Amino acid sequence: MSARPDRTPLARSFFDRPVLAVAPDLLGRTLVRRTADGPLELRITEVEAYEGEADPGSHAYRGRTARNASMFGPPGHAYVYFIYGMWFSLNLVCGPPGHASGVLLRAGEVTVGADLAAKRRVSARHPRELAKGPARLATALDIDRSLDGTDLCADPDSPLSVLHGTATPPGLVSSGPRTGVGGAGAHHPYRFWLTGDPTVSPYRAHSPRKRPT
DNA sequence: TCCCGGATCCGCT
DNA sequence: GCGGATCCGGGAT
Repeated sequence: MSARPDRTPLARSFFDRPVLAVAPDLLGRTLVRRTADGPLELRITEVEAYEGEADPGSHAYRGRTARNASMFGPPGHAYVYFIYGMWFSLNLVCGPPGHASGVLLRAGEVTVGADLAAKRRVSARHPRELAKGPARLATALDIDRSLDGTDLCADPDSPLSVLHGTATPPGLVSSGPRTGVGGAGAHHPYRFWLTGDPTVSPYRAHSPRKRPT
């Protein structure tokens, strides 16, 4: 931690690539969130790729709607959605433009503003749990639908941006099936994480909920 | 430590 | 009306 990280936002060309190239390349990069209470920074440790309209596991599978419109927009922007009646999750839209592909940020290490994150994540027993899971990550960084469509490449002082960080050597990256995704393509190794990192969320297989009687 | 069910509501069929 | 890219607490092991 002696070297000061690069304060330059990632170039849009970083995101304007196939999602399966972008997703593992995001590991170790820095997500910056600026709130009224102060800045937070997150080192990305776990992601999942969603391959646009051709991917049965993707929100874009059934075409463009009001909710997923951001995924069909330009690369390098945020797609924030509301799920399970109480949580938000953050995606980074990737190229090629119009393919509606994106990377779900599933987990990370809070490196700046851990005190602010802890106030929002009261149930976290340990700093490693602050952003251990997509909804926890969004809660820790105070991310909601108001940030949907935010340009992540514009300015490090914007509400949300992604900065350069140290690129992770491929040998330190693991991959496997996506968490909670069923149906066709459920087995695809579209989930990527930093091998052995304690902030990576536990894998859970897809299991449909039972309906009340 | 694991497993299970409840919470909660929006978008789409 | 139904199911969802989840989380958490409680009870069992």
